Amino acid sequence: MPRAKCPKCQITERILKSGIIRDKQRFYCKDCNYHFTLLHEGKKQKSETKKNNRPTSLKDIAEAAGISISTVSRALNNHPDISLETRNNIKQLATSMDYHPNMLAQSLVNRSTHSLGVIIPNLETTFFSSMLGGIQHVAAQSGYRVVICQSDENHMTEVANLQALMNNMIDGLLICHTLYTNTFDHIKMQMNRGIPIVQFYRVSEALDIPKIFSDDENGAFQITEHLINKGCKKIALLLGPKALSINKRLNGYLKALKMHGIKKDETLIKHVDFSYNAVIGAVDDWLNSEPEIDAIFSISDKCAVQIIRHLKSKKINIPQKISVCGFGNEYTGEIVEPQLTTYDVKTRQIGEAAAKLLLEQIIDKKTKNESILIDGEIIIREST
Amino acid sequence: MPRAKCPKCQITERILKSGIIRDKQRFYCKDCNYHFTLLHEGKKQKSETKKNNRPTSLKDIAEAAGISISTVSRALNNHPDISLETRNNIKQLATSMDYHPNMLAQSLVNRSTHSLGVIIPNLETTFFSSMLGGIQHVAAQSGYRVVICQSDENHMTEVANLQALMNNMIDGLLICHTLYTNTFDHIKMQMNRGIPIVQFYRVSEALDIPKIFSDDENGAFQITEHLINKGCKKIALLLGPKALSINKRLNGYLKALKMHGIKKDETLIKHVDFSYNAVIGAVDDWLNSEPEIDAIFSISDKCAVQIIRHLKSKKINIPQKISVCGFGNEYTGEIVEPQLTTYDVKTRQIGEAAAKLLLEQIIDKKTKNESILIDGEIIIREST
DNA sequence: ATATCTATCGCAAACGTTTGTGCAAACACT
DNA sequence: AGTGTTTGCACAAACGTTTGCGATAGATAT
Repeated sequence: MPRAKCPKCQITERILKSGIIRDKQRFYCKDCNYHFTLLHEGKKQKSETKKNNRPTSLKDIAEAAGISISTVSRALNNHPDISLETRNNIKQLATSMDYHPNMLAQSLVNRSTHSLGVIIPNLETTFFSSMLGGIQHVAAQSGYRVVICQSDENHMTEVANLQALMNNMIDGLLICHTLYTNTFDHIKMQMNRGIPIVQFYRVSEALDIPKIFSDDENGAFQITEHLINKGCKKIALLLGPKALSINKRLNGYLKALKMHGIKKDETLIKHVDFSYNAVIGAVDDWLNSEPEIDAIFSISDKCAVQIIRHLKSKKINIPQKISVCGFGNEYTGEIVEPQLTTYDVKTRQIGEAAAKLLLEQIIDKKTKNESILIDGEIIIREST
Repeated sequence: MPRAKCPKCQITERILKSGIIRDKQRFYCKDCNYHFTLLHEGKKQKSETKKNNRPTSLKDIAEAAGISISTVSRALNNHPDISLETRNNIKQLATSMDYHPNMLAQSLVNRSTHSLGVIIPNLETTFFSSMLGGIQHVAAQSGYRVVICQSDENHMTEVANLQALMNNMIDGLLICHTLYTNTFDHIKMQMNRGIPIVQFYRVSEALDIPKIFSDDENGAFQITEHLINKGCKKIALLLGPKALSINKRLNGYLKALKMHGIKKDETLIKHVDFSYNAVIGAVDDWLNSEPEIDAIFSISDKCAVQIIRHLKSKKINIPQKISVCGFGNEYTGEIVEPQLTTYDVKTRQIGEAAAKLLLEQIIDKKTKNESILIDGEIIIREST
């Protein structure tokens, strides 16, 4: 038997339960025919102060000025229907009442949030954060905000982020896939939602959407050819996780070997995750194996730097004994000694181009399907 | 005279102008008493396809199922008032109709967007991006998104970003001020909006809001004392722009000098912006000046690395001739040779702590006013 | 003076949710 | 059969905007 007391007739009998609302028992007073939930003390105070706590709305201004809401809205938006006098009065009143438009309500009506979503594997690596910088820069120029989600190289996180963002939070999406993303159903599901999507850097030909990417195959080709020209014959290649579907760099490497008549040696190609131990382990394997290697081409500058330091600790001369190349042109490659030969992917440009392409789609409302290739540049330094 | 034709009575006479709507001339047919704006061909088609283009809403589901909107809402939210049968039916119908809730509408009524705003000077520097990483990590754990704005070390941009974010876009704000921010009225104006704000790293005591910061004074003290213990007497200090109000590092430096009985020498303290030329210029000044310096303490690792490379190019031995210290513990300090002695500010921890503190405020709705100090750690390497 | 304009504003419907309350029917128990 | 109880749903008011359409009072032209 509920011991509830009816707020109207103050009677504790003839009260019956009536469902549950927000985890609170709901009651029904048969006497005064009144439904209620059990309120803790001082509930009425809240409803009084509630109004005061809220930011001022158009309604508040309208009431204060004794005019309609629509007039206030139009006045603040400089609609020509409103006379200059009332317009100025309302504007002054608005600032004096500290009015700020509720962008949520605006977005709801206008069907546009003026913000772009970005899904990126990692935002602490300079490689990615410089892309982010490019995106953010271009977006800001057009008055767009940027909502950033980090997938942490985790496919499930990427999917979750995607779902969250696409629910009307953003006007467009920029996505750089996870290393382990090899199925793209999650993207396909979102493609008919009317929200434009642009892939950048790690792209998939399986998707019929615009892409911004670098010619990694060509980059790897150039690096490999450079090593060959330097006289290297046994060029070890350190790749990322095998799951990575987008592995153009291997192709470029093989292409260069083939063109220069060097036969492929499977033992010279290793896949590793990017952990320090895995990288060093792979290098040590190569050092101990029989056909003496004379070059290491790491597909990540970070790993290349680790390799250089490891080789130096082993008193192996770079590049006399072994040449080392990286990929990505991170700042550390310029600092390490010997300075690292690498391939500049122009990450910032990729970010900028991706944001531009997306904004064009959003603003022109045209479903473009461009694919833009950002040319990189080989940077030859001391390590080769 | 307008040549408009009334859509109703198809008469071109007796048409008069009636204000302007959305930059389009509006007309009024005196004949059929009908208002209209000039529509280009095929306007009616749009209103037909309009409905089809939209994502499915609760209303669509309700109509399809022949029940009320509220029932659909409650069913999808597992409200106990709805029978298991209808609940399942509706859920199935919802997924079959590809329903996704409009988060804007939800946010509007719930007064919560589940996203945090971050204003940060720069997101490409690892120093800051690692803070971002910490923030993003903690936020994601609690199911919050992160909206990131880059102020580019520009005070006006910071103000603009703040304004944009605070208009109901976010549930809370994390801000790390610009180097040039010495007035905080823009923050004060937002403080009574009910949206909690947390400062991190670059904080101001002028504001009565929670802060997360590192004990830079102590860090600078430790670095300076370390140099003194190494026998350095003439320790040059390279600081950031003078406008920077938060310059505790100078205090730590001076404190250490005083404690060890070394008198302050104004010529040994220089303020520079962080451009390469300014840094190198300052260093060259010191090298050419009379009292031979025996140490350089740069308040930025990035500059310290540049200094090391510059000194090496001048064949100046580090640390035999001149010791070099940085501040911040960026990765490059570990790569450069000699490896850089620096102070680890624990940037990631700062980001995490800031996000935690903010989320506590948002979730508990309590206006805390904690100030948390994240202890750093001196990292002694080869450059001293 | 009359007819015609025009400038200026209000009304109300949308946008897609959540949620307090009302209410009929089903159920349970004398 | 009569009473008390519960279940399951619908109505409608919010949330804060934008905007198509009406409407009126004064201005202008005839």
